[in-house]
Amino acid sequence: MLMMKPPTVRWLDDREQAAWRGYLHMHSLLMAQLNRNMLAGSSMSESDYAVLVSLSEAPDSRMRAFELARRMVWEKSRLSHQLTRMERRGLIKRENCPSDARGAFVVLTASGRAAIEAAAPLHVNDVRRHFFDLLTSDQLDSLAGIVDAIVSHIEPSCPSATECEP
Amino acid sequence: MLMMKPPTVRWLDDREQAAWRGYLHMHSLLMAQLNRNMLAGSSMSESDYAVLVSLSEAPDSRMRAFELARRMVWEKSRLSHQLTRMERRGLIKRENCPSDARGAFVVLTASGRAAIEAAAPLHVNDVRRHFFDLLTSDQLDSLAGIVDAIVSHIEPSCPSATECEP
DNA sequence: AGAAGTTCGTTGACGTGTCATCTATATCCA
DNA sequence: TGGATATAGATGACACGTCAACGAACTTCT
Repeated sequence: MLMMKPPTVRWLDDREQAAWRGYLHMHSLLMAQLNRNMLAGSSMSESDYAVLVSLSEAPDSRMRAFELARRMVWEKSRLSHQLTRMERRGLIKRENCPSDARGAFVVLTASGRAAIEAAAPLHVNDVRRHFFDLLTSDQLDSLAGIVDAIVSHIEPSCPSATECEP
Repeated sequence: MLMMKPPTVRWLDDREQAAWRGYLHMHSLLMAQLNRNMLAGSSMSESDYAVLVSLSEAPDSRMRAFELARRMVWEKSRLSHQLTRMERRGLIKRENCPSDARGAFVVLTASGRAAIEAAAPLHVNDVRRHFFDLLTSDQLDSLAGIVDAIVSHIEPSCPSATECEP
């Protein structure tokens, strides 16, 4: 055997193991639920929704593709595929960027705007029902702390996240 | 339009919105990181790993497919596809069930066991590095509470299917 | 026994995500 | 100026997940 095992492995104790598995379990249940309801209520996926939200918040309902990808922490190819599908359904359209000939603007169409405006209240209610309504204010604070700890650890070393120090 | 908008939508306030987006952001960063490392270290996906973990913990390293699906909260078709791919790579094999002719046992192969034993320490260290090492004991407790609140709300009402309105 | 319904597992179609690769343009620097 | 390099985005191949439909075997009820 050429490969050494790492000399020290601190296995997860019961509490940690339960927490980790619980967390994964929670996430998959929660997302499955939200996705199902979103799909049932508006024939949109969470991904569609996320793109439409970002676009609808942008000035002029338009954004450069790379900017969109950076905001959502998506691979550019993932975004490209997603945009192709959404364009086919008329939710967004692409336009050339005059100042950078490589670039593309992604623009919300009227029907895209209608779609998100119809979906948003349902989705927000759903997030409330399955998430915020179930948590105390303390839990919410604590969650924010957890998120911050994890994100600020991974983010700096991640190439495509927000701002990265060289 | 036939559909009424919900009469009352309590939009998310800033704190809630930040918490929700932060949570989604954290999860995608974390999983991307773990997945990348897992794939780099052992040419396995998280799904492969999850299946192998369950199997390796089962008596005789074998389990009925439906039992596996139930444990992991996977659709049976998802499991079936996954098993097909894993069988092709020699990580598991399927065997007939003598007591129920419809059924199938999923069995860990020697090479499947070798794969998980090689991957586990790396993975555990990774989960530690990017998760547990960053959290205080209080945060861990709090997380457990959050998980419990969410899971126990979704779990009983929706076993695996459609919308569940009161 | 036999019709009706249930459960186990597979399959095919299709939407989605990742990786490697390709193009065209932009930028940097000798 | 021009060659190296970086960046924007698209694409094709393939892994993955979901849904609907299916066959086959088990269960239940009369």
